[in-house]
Amino acid sequence: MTRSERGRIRVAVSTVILTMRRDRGATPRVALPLVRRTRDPFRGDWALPGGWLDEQESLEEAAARTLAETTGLAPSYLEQLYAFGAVRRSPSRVVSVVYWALLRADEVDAQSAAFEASGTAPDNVAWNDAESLPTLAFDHNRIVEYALWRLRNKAGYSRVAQGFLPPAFTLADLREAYETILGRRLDPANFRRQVEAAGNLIPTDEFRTGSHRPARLYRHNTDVALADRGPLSPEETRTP
Amino acid sequence: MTRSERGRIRVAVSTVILTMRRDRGATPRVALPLVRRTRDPFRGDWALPGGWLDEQESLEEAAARTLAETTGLAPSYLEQLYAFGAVRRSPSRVVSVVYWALLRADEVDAQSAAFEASGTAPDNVAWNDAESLPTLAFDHNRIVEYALWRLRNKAGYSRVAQGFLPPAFTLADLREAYETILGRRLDPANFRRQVEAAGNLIPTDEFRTGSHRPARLYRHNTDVALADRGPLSPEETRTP
DNA sequence: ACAAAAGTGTTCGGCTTACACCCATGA
DNA sequence: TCATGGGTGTAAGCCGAACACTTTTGT
Repeated sequence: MTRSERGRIRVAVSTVILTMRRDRGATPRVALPLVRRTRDPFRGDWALPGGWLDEQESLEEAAARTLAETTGLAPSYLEQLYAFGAVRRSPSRVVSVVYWALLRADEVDAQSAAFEASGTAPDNVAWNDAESLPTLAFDHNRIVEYALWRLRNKAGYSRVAQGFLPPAFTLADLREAYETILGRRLDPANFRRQVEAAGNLIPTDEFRTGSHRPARLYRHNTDVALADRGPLSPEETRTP
Repeated sequence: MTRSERGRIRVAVSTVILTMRRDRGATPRVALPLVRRTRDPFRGDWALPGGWLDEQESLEEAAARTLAETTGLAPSYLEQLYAFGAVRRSPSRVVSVVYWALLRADEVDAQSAAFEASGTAPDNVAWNDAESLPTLAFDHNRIVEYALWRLRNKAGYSRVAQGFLPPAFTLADLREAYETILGRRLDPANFRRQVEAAGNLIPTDEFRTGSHRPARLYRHNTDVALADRGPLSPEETRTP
């Protein structure tokens, strides 16, 4: 007890928000928002959105709040990534609890536009290709690397990729999301059978037309969680 | 920044140490060490070993240090489990970063004996059956529940169960470890082929005799990590 | 008509499961 | 010699990968 009373250790939260963006018609890529730091240390460098943990909020609430304050974004769920606490990861002693989430491109656009219109938006937020980042402040490059590893890992055994998609989507959309995450092509025929067998999708009666044969639209089955998070307390995970 | 300057948030670390114990010849069970609290809050209740994070040590170093101070144990590796930070999980505001590890029963005995002999051992440490714990201090019941979920999960796709076993062991030993973790019986024949195919075991020329046909002893293949932890920084994970 | 994407069928090989069977030892 | 666990063989079934094939649209 006494040791910690003497020391000065602060708790920060950061978020890695991943989305899928299509630049000039090319194949989509994973992108994430970065914030330019306006104070030392690392003033002027890019960093993950985040801030200090307030005494009256949970870790996840702090992650959601600081993310909204800096970027205007509000993901539908946040998952804890890791707690980083090396002694020299910052000039002062900071333990950073990092959260991550997937965000749909259409939500990003809507939320960003609303944030801009509100007049409170700082002009120091930029979306970056996750695979070609500049050198970030603190250990944030490593944190992003770890988040991408987790994403690819999780794509293998859960349905996380649906987090990139709007409520209604075609199987080609979903397959493209997986291909973007995993970095390789998937067989359309086998992909169809696999997701159909998994039972996570609800077919609708609508079709998307416009090019070639119309494709059936599907919706998420909200009864099935995006990813099994185990017996964590609701108090620990819920964002109010 | 200002919010956190005002507030008083302390960082603690706790550890869930799991081992496999065989009571009175019965089937082995998962057990973990608990410490009886000597001060408020929850004075007199059982809690996970842990303590405050010191300003000059990393999270993992703090976990190893506080574990050694309270129980005398020194696992060969520690893995971060989760950061718990609900506002009311403690009367004062505490963020607990929890680590977990598997420990071999023979190491537990040896380290505990050495700790006792050193004269510095407090007599308030007890080993508990993980499936039938009393009500613990803080949210520690939930933390243990989550650790057990992670263990069972991980046993499915990695070789964690070897963490329960001494350097040399029979396939029956290894199978028993998996059966204890997973709570179900495994086919000896198929189990043998699976672990042989995985290439994580090195057969020795020794056999364990004493009952029926002698069984070949195996050793861990230390070239293969117990569990893939992704691209986490060595600074973040290493215990010096 | 033709290109291209949606969607279906089929085969193959690897892996898991179930279980029969042989082997080697202690008592 | 017999009970018991160690260890091998083998066939059925499931699932993913590969790919041929049919269907339906836009041009």
